[in-house]
Amino acid sequence: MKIATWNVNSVKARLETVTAWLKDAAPDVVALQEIKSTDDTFPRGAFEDLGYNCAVHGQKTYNGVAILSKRPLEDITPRLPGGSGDDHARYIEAVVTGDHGVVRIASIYAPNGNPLGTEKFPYKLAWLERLHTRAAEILSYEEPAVLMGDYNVIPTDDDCHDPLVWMNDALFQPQSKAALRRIENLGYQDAFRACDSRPHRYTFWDYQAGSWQKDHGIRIDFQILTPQALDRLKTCIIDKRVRGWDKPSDHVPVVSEIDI
DNA sequence: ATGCCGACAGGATGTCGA
Repeated sequence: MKIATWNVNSVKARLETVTAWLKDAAPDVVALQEIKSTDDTFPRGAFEDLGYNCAVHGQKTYNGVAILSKRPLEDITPRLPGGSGDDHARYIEAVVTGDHGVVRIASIYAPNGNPLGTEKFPYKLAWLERLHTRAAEILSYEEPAVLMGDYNVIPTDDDCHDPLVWMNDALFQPQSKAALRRIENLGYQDAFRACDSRPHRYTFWDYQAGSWQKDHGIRIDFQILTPQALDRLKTCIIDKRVRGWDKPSDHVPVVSEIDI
């Protein structure tokens, strides 16, 4: 099963790009983030025409996540437990059945957390703590699961061009890195890192300052796998071609092949 | 550079992203 995650930075502004990529890459399951669309205005028809079922947790203007799947989506849960009063649409979970069993899928859009010194940074850390709690529950199911999306954390110096540039950014704070590590340390593995140890492989390049042309990117989009999913992982790649297409998102897809 | 680009809501330009 080909499983992908992609922060599309508005599904409506990106519809042609996204459908072109779906036709080219033909993933079985895709987790989308930053759809910037409500459930009502999500362009379901365009994806259904390509053979995808849609589970959407949308919001006007900001955030918004979805899961597209060629197989039926079951047990759809459009929320992360906890966080009373948190109305950001940043999490949706569902279960997909493949030829060799089931896989639990989560589409994750973690808060950015900038600027430091505002309430945004503690919100980010609290949100990642809620994700930690849910990740522990999912791990206890002892089943294949892929928790994927835009974590808004740069895990190591090797995941950016120049660490000094990011020193005062929420994505690179020790607390942010620790929050991601704490989730992984439950027993999850970063699928891309399990397949490719080369440094300076990025999933995001800012629209500004010629970041793409200079390859000044960051790696902040991940698929983290339970042991049962990792056992079946065949490949994981970053599809950076897409950043060079017309009207690109600032993020590119991360794509795994998992034997499910 | 508190910039640079791009999407959004709204109908100008401020907010947000990373």
